[in-house]
Amino acid sequence: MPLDLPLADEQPVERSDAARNREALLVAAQRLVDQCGVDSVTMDAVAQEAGVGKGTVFRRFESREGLMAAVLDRSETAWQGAVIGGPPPLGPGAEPMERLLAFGHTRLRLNLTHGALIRAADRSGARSFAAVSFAAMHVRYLLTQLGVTGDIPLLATALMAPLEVVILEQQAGREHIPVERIEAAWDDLVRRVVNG
Amino acid sequence: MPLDLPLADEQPVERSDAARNREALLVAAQRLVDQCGVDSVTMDAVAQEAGVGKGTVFRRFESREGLMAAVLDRSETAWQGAVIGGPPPLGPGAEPMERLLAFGHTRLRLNLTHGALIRAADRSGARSFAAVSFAAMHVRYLLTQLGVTGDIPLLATALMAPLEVVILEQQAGREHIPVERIEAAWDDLVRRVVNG
DNA sequence: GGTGCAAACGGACCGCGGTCCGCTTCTATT
DNA sequence: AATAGAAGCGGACCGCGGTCCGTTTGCACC
Repeated sequence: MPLDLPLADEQPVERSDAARNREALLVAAQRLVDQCGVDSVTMDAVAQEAGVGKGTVFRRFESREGLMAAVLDRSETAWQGAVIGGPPPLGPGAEPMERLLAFGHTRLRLNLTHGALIRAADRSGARSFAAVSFAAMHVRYLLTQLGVTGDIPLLATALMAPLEVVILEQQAGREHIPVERIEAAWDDLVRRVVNG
Repeated sequence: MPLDLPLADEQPVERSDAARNREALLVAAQRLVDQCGVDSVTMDAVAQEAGVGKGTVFRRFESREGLMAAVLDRSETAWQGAVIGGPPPLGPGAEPMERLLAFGHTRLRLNLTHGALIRAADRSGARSFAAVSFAAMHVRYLLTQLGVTGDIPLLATALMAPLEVVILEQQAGREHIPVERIEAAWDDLVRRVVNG
């Protein structure tokens, strides 16, 4: 009678070898990324480094995009933690405007640092639902706190759009605009939107 | 004495067969794109459709990205013409604010319509210098006309960022936000930035 | 320990973008 | 018309992401 106990939140439970491989793959991928740069990491290389077959990599992570997203998740989670419960001005405790500016600055730097990884984790152009919506929620919340009226969700998007990797790499990379100036311009944008 | 005449603007002049092939390839690519959608157009297919070898495609257009950019160029050029010399409110003759709003609306629709093509023409994330800078120049010009003060180039970027394909496809596609609402939100953003 | 079977594994295989290089064609010059 | 050599051509070939399927492994129950 192979009956699984009818626990409410039935999630299939990963087999032990599967879990071991997942971890090995993440470690391998992380190492290769650090070593050779995102763009020259191949799926075969990751598989070999982890000592598993290529099929296993795709079974675990669906696609290259998925694997990179998993690697990215580490730092992204840390940042989200800092936003939710870290020290001010990014975390709670500071004035909403201060928090919003801190949000922008840290997000900007992060997107610039992890640009290649983010792009690799997000080839389709649509950032993973979770990642995007977390930031969106936060900005909406802060805008509300600031007493902004209007279409808050779309205003939030408008504020975050200039922080997208595509834009930042155009500015910092192609046009050689210093980061401080980009930050300052974003601050200005925020003030105009909030006060306007 | 194989001396080329020392004309000032010496550009090598394309050989006749090369020119013929370029045209054939563009036509073939255009047809295949219209027929099957950008994403399922392969370089081999384009080569075959145009009746040339694969190598020729890459010789002419460098890469898939380059070919798609060339295809895209047709409609893009038309739009640029309308901005520079078309009828108001998009073209000259209307008030700057009116022109700016018209700019945003047409750009928004265009980016939504040609989203797949634009993404294919621009895999790297950095839109071709020419395309981006034309729009940027125009917005900067209008902002100046409107008497906006501050970091005009970066304010212009901030206004155009929410019109990027990545953002629009997230909103219209994943979040099912109606285009009219996106337009309205952009108008609001513009007013805040201009008045703020 | 044995047994049944779902889950996981791995590597051969495929299609596509992109390169390479020996062969062909155009054109300038006589 | 003949000629030379640069420009163009084409298709075999490569590496990578992704799939498929026959084989192996872990686990629950006996």
